[in-house]
Amino acid sequence: MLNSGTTHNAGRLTLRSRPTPLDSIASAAATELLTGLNDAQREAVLAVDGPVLVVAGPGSGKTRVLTHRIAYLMEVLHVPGDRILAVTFTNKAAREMRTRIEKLRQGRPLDGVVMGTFHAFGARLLRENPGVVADRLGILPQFSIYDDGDQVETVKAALKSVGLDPKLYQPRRLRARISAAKSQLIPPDEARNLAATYDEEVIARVYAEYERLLRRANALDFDDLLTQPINLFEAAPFLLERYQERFLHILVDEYQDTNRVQYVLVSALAERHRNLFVVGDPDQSIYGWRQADIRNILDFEKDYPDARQIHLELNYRSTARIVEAADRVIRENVARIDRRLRTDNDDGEPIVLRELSDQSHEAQFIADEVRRMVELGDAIYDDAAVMYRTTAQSRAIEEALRFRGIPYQVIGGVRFYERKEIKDFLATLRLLHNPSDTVALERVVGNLPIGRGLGPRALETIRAWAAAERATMLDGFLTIAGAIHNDSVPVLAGASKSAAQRVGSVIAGLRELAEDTPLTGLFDAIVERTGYGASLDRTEEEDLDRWANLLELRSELERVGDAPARDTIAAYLERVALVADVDSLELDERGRVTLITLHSAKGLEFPVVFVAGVEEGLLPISRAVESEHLRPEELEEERRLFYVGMTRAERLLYLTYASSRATYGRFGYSVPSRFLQSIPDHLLRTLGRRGALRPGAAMGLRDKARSDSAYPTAASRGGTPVVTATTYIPGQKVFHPKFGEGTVTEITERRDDQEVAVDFVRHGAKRLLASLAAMDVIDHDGH
DNA sequence: GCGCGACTAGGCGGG
DNA sequence: CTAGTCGCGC
Repeated sequence: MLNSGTTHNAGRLTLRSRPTPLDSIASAAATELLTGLNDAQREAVLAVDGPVLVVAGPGSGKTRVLTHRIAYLMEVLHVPGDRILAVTFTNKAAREMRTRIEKLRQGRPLDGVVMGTFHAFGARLLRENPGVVADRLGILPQFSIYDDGDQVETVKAALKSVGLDPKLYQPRRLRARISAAKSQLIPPDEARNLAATYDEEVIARVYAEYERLLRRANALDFDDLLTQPINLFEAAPFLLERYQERFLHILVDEYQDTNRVQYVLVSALAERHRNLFVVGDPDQSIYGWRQADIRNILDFEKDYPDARQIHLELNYRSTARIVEAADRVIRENVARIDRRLRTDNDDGEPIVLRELSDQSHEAQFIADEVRRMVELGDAIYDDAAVMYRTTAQSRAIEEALRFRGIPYQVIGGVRFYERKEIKDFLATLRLLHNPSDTVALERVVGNLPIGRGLGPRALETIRAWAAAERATMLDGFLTIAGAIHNDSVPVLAGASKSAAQRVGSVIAGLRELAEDTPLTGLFDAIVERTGYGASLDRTEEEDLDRWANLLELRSELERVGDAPARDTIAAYLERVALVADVDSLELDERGRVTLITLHSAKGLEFPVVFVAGVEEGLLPISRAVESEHLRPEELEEERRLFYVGMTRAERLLYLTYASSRATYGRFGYSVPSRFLQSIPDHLLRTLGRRGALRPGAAMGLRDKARSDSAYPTAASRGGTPVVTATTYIPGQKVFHPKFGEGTVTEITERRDDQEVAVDFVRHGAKRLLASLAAMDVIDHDGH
């Protein structure tokens, strides 16, 4: 187990540490880099020899440790920047770290340090070695990066190609299964050998074809950005040795969310110098669905028996109440290292727990609270963030904020680069850059006006021609247009022939243009010549939106510069492919409330946090609780997600849930999340439905008047689901003190209340108000 | 081959 | 609810 006895002991640290240049030069820089750090943080910064695992609780200063450590390596130990590799979870985290380190270095730029996401690093490795990548892996330097949608298209093509009906095999599910296999480094043939069911056999077959199609399109999916570097190193060990030698220090942030491939990549690179420094928190592992393997962090010591383990448990971020509540919540998980999150901070305000009748009341409550605290001068809009489990929840909240004129920014949702018009445009760029990119070609032909008249049949003809000629589909179009010469020409007639000519000549013209025109000029030509600009109706709101998005993209292209598109397009497309939602998050005071998913919120902090929809079915999400596939590990991940949300809050934490919620047009009743049961009463202020604080609540006491209905009391806890008066559902057996036993037949929503129709055994049908009728829900045994 | 309305199935998270 | 598909008339 943990070697905490030695690693925690600061006194031993000095004994264990080898003499470093620190001793001899008594560097002022060193002193400065170490002041303000606590013992554990300092230990983490100074432990520069050998593998180190830092288990860092939320708000415990892990970014501080990472930045100070890198600055220390460079300033004090004079490690050249280009010998340091730092992997972060998002581009934004990398940018932030860069800025903070530069600040620590008195503004000197961070030259050479390789800092970015795993995927960006993978792409970089492939781009840095174009010759070997082409020769050994058959991937040409202008490769496209396929996103989720492109992958699904490729899966559909693969299904067709192996003679299966894409409608019967759920391309999205297959995509996920293939991705899961790839991120566990299982190649198609092995997947086939492992296949135990017909379903798995199908997956393996489609997987093999999918891979073939990707290679033919000279395209890489996200998983390839990690697996192909590994293939590269296997095919060319001298390259691996070169990188192993180069990276004297490797640092990995959010290690709990790495998957198998990432683990293999990092382990391989760290093999030579073994200065692998990983930081993570198993309790914040929330990407299991993306094959993140929590074992990477839990088994670190097994992989590196000489690893030093350092625990950062002191939280500097949140009030004591928030820290304690979060700690109580997470302690219920079984699969975890037993430890305790602590803080020296003040108690702060109680956590506000609030039940609302539906999602729009929930949204209004949140918006009103935000407005109130801003009006009182307690906060500015930037201080507040609203977090939720699903992106769909943002809509109601946006509406309520908009109605009150409160500015906000939404992170996530439909990502900018995944909007149709943006994807159409980018597909054109991609096609110009990588002529083999079939998904891009089909998108251009299928969605842009120049493709009118070309349907599945014409495309199939060209596809067959390309296969026979060992050429690209684009070559087919170019041949028909006479832009290039081939002995054989795809046979199309009439309207489709002229349409194909049009496509071929437009693409040929744009390709030529890209040679000497900057991206902005190319943008204008694309919009013009593909007919896209003209097809937008500038009076339709939706089309205006599209046009506005395209113009936003154009202004982004302006920032790329005036060099010919040919020279800038690759880097631009790569950047676009690898941005994350949170990368766009602006935390400098822009006067806006932030709306964000719990997943995206990892690593962030806000003075005021609202976690909305703390309900069964949403948090934990229903898939994790449905009895057919009750997955304890998924449930624990949901709990971690809630923990992540709670620990984003510095001063004020609100937890809200709605007793009824319309999901996908259907109306349903909900029960407060089981996770709430872990939070002790004394940390909470439970508000009644009618909004205003009740007497007594101000003293931080639970509102006893509600304790029998709105929310479980301490006494009622025992792990069993809590049924309350506000969560009646038809068919429920109830007991009324006067009317006796009955069955709920109907629920009618009233303002802030419910009207419950009950069929009583002795007294017949009655209609009662939920808030007034002191009924108990009983199970079938009559308890 | 296109464009329209009707229908249904999924239903979460994201580099 | 909403994206994707189906079936129809043009």
